[in-house]
This record gives sequence, structure tokens and C-alpha cells, in this order.
Amino acid sequence: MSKADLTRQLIIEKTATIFNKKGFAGTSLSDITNATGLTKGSIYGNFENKEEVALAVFKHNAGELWKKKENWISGYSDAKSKLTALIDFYRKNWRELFENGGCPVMNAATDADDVMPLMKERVKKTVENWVNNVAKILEEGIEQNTFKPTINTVEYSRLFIMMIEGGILFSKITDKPDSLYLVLDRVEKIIENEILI
Amino acid sequence: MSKADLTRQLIIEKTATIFNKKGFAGTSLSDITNATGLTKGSIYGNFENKEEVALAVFKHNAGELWKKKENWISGYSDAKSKLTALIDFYRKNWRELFENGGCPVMNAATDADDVMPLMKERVKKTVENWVNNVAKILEEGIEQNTFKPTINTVEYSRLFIMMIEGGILFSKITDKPDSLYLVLDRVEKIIENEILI
DNA sequence: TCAAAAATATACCAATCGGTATATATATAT
DNA sequence: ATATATATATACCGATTGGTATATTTTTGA
Repeated sequence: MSKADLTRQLIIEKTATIFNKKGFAGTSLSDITNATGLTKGSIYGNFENKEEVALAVFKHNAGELWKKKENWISGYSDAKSKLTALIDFYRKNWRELFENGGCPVMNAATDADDVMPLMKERVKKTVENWVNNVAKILEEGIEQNTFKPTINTVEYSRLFIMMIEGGILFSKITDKPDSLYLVLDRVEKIIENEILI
Repeated sequence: MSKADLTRQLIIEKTATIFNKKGFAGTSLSDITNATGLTKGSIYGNFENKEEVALAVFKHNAGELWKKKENWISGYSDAKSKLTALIDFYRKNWRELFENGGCPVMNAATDADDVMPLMKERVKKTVENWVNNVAKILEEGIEQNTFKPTINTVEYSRLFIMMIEGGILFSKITDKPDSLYLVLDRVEKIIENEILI
């Protein structure tokens, strides 16, 4: 890894939580220089402008969450356990997620939605990846003869993730995890009643 | 209504969509003066600072959505019809909602969350009102002997609203209403299977 | 080791930021 | 109708904004 790549990484990591909490417009260049200990010259030597930093930070934040989730469910091979572990992931890690400013996808979505078309496109792609990933677990379950073959995997995947995002929104604003727990319980119930054979 | 109150109202109405789309940090004083045709002197003669404008605008945006919803379901007297109409409200009015920047509660929540404690408190209160309002419809249904008396009205209310918020988030980012439709269908299914006697 | 290349810091830019003091214009009540 | 109170506009403030040209330092490959 070259010096420049190392600095890029430093900038991204040190500003990850700031961007997630304060948003694009709310994060200033001095926020970035303060957090990194670098000067503006160094920032602009490694990124074209603030938006490019924000885009890289979003990719990083979404990627980190993805990695943590993948790591959490990596121990399981059957689809049913994977799905249960995924729900468990949010049940056990909401606090850390909230401390970092909440779900980066939701934050970037509402932040970028009407004002940053490029960011919006990236968020859209990330959401699609998430949905396809959970759908793939459902397909695995069908192959393993534990999930009903008739289910619409993409629809159930989307439903689950939407519910979890709604739960995160509510729990974040109320500072209590019970709303998130409520949707997670409901997702489990749907799995039991409609997906498991 | 005094001249000042009229101006206050003008400022709020003309900047309602701007704040909802661009957020607090993303909306500048010149955005406000441009949208209203007024000068900074006039803005600051009616509001203490930008935050007070943002707070009033949030109240207005949430209030308008509430009024539209109330108007939409006002024709129905029985709880079951009210609930169906509420779901129908989102099915029929998502486009207008999206054009105004999406759900003001979700936007303000993610915008304010980690940086504007006063706004966060207001959003929290608004969410509580929404939840209590839907819970009240559920209680009405119990009294009317159409809903099961054993249901936890507040939990079902919270669940429904969380699901709808998740649907709005997804549909807004994908520019397609089908995610929202999916959760709305699911809410209806839950009503049929678990709430109706 | 040393020169070329790359990365970082310094110093600066115009523009805009949120906000205010004061002057002017407009309502309002008598 | 007029004096007073209120509302709005003008003109300004220092600070900060995102961004850049250039000098200096550091890294890298030969």
C-alpha cells in the first residue's frame, strides 16, 4: 500500500463516523482536517473534492457493516441458522451501530436523496446488494429443503430489510432498542410461519 | 392574523419543501430569502435564528401530513375502515409525499439525530403522537367488537408505522413504489390474520 | 545515494455563511 | 389623521466555507 493509499484510508476511517452523524452538508473541511490532523492540501491531494470523500466514506461505512455482518453469520452453513444469526446480529450490535451514527444506508439515503444524484445511485446499488444477499440465503434454504420452494425470495428479503430499517429509525429516535426488537421478533415469526417447511 | 404571523406563515410554507429535501445544514439563509422573496432582516424579525425556522417548518410538515391523513380517513367511522383507509392513504399519495422530499419525520430524524437535540426531541414527540393515534384506532376496533381484545395496540401500531417508514425509505431510494406497496400489503395481511376477529 | 516523483503543508482566494445594528417603511390603534 | 408600534429592508460584521497555487517535505525507484 502506497503512502497516498494509506492517507486516503486514514481520511476515510477518521471521518467515517462524522459523515454518518452530520451528513454531507453538515461536515466541513475543517471537520475533516481536525479529525485527521492533516491539512487541506493533503486532503485535496488525495481526493478531488468533499463529495469524493463522502462517497468513499459511504462505501467504507456500508462495507464495514457488511463485513461485521458477514463475520457474524460466517460460522453457520445452513440457511436457517444464517437467517437467525442475521437477526441476532442486529439484536446484539445495535448499540455499536447507533454510536457510529446509525445505519449508513438510511443516513446516506435521506441525506443524498434529493440533492446528490451520484450518492443516491451508490446507495441504491448498496440496497440492491443487501437485498440480493439475503435473497440468496433464502434460495440456499430452498435448495437445502428447509425453506418452502414457493416463496418469493426477493420480496421476503426486501420486506425483512425494510422492517429492520424502520426499526432502526424508531429505536434511534427513541433511544431505546425495543422498537428494533419488535420488528426483529416479527421477522422471526414470518420465517417460522411462512418460510420454514 | 397579524402581519407578522402572516409573514411567519409565508416563510414556513415557502421553505417547507426546501428544508425537507436539503436538511438543516444544507438549507442556507439565502435559500430562505430566495424562496420567500424577503430579506434577512425580515426573517430574523420573525424568527430568532435558522434553527427556529427549521423547528417551525418541521412542525408544519408533520402537521400537514397529519391533516392530509386525517382528512383521508375522516369519512369512516368504524375502526376497520379507518385502518384500511390509512393504508390506502399511503398507496395513493406516495407520489406527492416523495415530491415534497419524503416523510418529514424520517428526514428530520436522520437529520437531527446526532446534532440537534431539540429537533430530535420534537421528532420523538411526533412519533409518539403517530403511534398513539393508530393505537387509538385499534382500541376503537376492540370496543366495536371487530378487533381482538387481546392485541397489544401500541405494539401493533408501532410495527405498522415502522414498516411503512421502511417502505418509504426503500421506495424513495429506488424511485419505485413497489417496496412501499409490499409493506402495505403485509400490514393488511397482519390486520386480517391477527387483529380482525 | 541521489534525483525524480509524489505527497503534504503553507498561504492564500473569493464567496458565502449565519447573524445584527440601524434606517425606512408599513400597520395599527386612538 | 396622526402618533406609535411593528415589520421589513439596507448595509454591514467577522468567521467560515470549499477550493487552489505554490512551496516544502517525504517517499520511491534506479
